[in-house]
Amino acid sequence: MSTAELLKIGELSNQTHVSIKTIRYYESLQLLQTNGRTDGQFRLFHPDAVTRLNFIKRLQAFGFSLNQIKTCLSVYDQGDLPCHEIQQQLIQQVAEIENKIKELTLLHSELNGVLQRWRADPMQETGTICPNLKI
Amino acid sequence: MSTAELLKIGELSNQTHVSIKTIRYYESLQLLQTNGRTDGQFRLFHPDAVTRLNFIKRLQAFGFSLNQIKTCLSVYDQGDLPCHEIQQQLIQQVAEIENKIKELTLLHSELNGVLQRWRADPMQETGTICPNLKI
DNA sequence: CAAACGGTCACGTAGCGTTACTGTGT
DNA sequence: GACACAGTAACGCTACGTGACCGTTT
Repeated sequence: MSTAELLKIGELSNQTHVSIKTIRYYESLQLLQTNGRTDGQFRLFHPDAVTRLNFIKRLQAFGFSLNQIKTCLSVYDQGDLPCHEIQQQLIQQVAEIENKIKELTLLHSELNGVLQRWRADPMQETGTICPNLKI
Repeated sequence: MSTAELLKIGELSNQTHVSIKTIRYYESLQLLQTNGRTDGQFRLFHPDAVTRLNFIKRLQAFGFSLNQIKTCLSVYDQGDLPCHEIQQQLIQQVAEIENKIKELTLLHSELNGVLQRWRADPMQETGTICPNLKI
């Protein structure tokens, strides 16, 4: 493993389509580690960081929070496969998505109901802000 | 209109079930106005503030942002009925909810697919964080 | 003395925008 | 040395509050 393999933040950004800002932010959250710095204090990353960022993006697309992702990466960093952890989070995620869909569906029909009863020009009533909402 | 009608923040909070902190926050956003202060600098609110907070809560339950609500209240404060404004925002809101439901439904089936293909004990592969995700 | 009120700061999510400064390469 | 470009740290901003802390009024 030669030093020539190491990536500067801009190179890592290009290879992963993750912005420099975001990479630095992830480093501050300890989702990502640098592999030292150049003489001029530029961060250097091991090429594995590309895989790591792709992993983060994948779990984010699943709706995982950075904290959940950090938990999964911690398991991996202890030398274990994070598969079980990820599976558990996925199961929970599916349940949460089902709940959100239910909530949104309910809200959707409520809003449609309100809109269908909407009157364009109601009489102004004192002490009421919007007569259509009776408030 | 006597001064005796005016409400202190705690009374307003009790009547609306909106926390004191939140009321102060809304005042700072100019969603709500005080009607002067006591000699000891305690905020005083007109009883109409109760209606106003109920209105805010109702629109929030519809999924409106405080900024959207502020726009509606501005119309009202200029002496017009905010019904048209609210209707337009509602129509937009319904469209956004439909989009979110679509996205969540898609995500839901993707996650279910991933979970169905999940293998409890995959072989550890070098350069891969989670073999089940092939990353 | 205690409850209610006041103000200010900081936190949480997941970053983006901006400034001001320094380092790198030609 | 001059110049453009790339990197650095540090601050503020987004939305919607909540919690902590400490001082003042009733």
